[in-house]
Amino acid sequence: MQGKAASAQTVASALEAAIHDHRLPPGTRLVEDELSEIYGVSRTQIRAALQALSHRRLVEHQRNRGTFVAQPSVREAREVFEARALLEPRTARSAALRMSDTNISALQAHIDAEHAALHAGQNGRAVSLSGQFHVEIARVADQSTIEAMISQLVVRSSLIIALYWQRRSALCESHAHGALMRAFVARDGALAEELMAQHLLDLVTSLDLRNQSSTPGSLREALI
Amino acid sequence: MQGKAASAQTVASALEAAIHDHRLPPGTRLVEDELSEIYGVSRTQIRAALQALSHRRLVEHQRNRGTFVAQPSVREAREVFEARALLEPRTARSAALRMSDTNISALQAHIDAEHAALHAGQNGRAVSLSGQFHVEIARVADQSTIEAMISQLVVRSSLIIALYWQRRSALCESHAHGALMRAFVARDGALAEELMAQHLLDLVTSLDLRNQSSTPGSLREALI
DNA sequence: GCGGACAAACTTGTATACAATGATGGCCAC
DNA sequence: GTGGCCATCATTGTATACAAGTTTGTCCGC
Repeated sequence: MQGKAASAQTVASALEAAIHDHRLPPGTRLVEDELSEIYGVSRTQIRAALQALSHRRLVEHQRNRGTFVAQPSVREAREVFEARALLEPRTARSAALRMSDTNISALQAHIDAEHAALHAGQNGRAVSLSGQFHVEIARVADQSTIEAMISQLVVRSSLIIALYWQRRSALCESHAHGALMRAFVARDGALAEELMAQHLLDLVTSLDLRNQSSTPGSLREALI
Repeated sequence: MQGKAASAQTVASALEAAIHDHRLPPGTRLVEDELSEIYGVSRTQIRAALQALSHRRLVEHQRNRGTFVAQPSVREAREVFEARALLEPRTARSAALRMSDTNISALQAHIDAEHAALHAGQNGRAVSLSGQFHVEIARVADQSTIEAMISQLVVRSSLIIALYWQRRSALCESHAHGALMRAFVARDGALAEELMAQHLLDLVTSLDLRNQSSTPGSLREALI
């Protein structure tokens, strides 16, 4: 329908968005023929898209078995947030120092959209927007390489949240992002760095990362 | 010859090694039919391999034109080393604290191999081994997610070195890695972190990153 | 009824044929 | 001789057909 050209890229983006939004939960099987039918492109394109997602660790490909939405292990979850803890605080600092008024409006719009989604009961969408907020910060910092890394980590974090989120801690997010916004408005790099570091720590502690042997055990766990 | 199974992965690894070793200089065109002949696999596998390398930013794919070994711009070069500066020092600290005697021997063997390659005039191979040293450190730190990121950044750094290295600064590398080893032997995390940070700074300053409009200008530059 | 072997269906793996695109070189008009 | 146009060639893009593997279901012997 749209340009037939970069169809693999289009499919990959659509699938990535669906994963980020929690419309495709971890473990979902992605059958090539079905996707081919759904998106109206040949299996060649679907395979290319799945390969791209596999490189980003968003899906896991099992030879001759199929492709499944990834189920990050507890260990992988910790590692993803450790990586974010190394990358994001300093990036937030750089961003604070380069922040323009236009950037601030855009970020604020993001927060507003996140709240709207949350109040509309679209939790997955809210998580997705909340993650995108972090990517936008990297974009403001004008570091496209780091931005690409953070983008990947953020989507993986979305999978981690889908798996390990404990519901009792509700919407602490909004507070953290609001506080960050104030640091950005004040162009306070040091504060932004510290707030981001704390925000990531809070995120990890809001997860339930006791060893549950995740991937191979999800079935066994579920059935006791 | 070897297992026919994961041939795309095999080809990708072979090409990545060649790029890392400077046997395939930046800008080299990679023709699918040629590679298909060389490795004795079908174009399907070659394309999958090239797609993988493209995701790692080691090659650049131009639609309908072909695939070329990447030529990182000056800007990208700076970004890569900024990312490394965020990831590697703290990783070196963790590694120092987890370092076993076995790890130390393995790292020392790496340094020795690097020296051997250097003295044998295999500069590219030396650069490659020198980069691998950094990856090994991340492995000791037991952070596979960060290790994967550093691995990618290291190979991209190899391309950057191929493009922007100024020969007058010769083998400062060995010194830096030797100093790091001493910090590891002493299990001195703080020192390792500081040495790594300095090492990366030294690396950047040993490059000639004045704006040369890299990618599109290499021809014009060469012919003045 | 239970377990194991076999067969069918479904899904993925791979190669290849063909289409489409872009580069190259020659030709002709001026 | 120079510039633009056209034909040819080399190379990549894409779909599809077929092979190979895995899962599922059935049947039979015990």
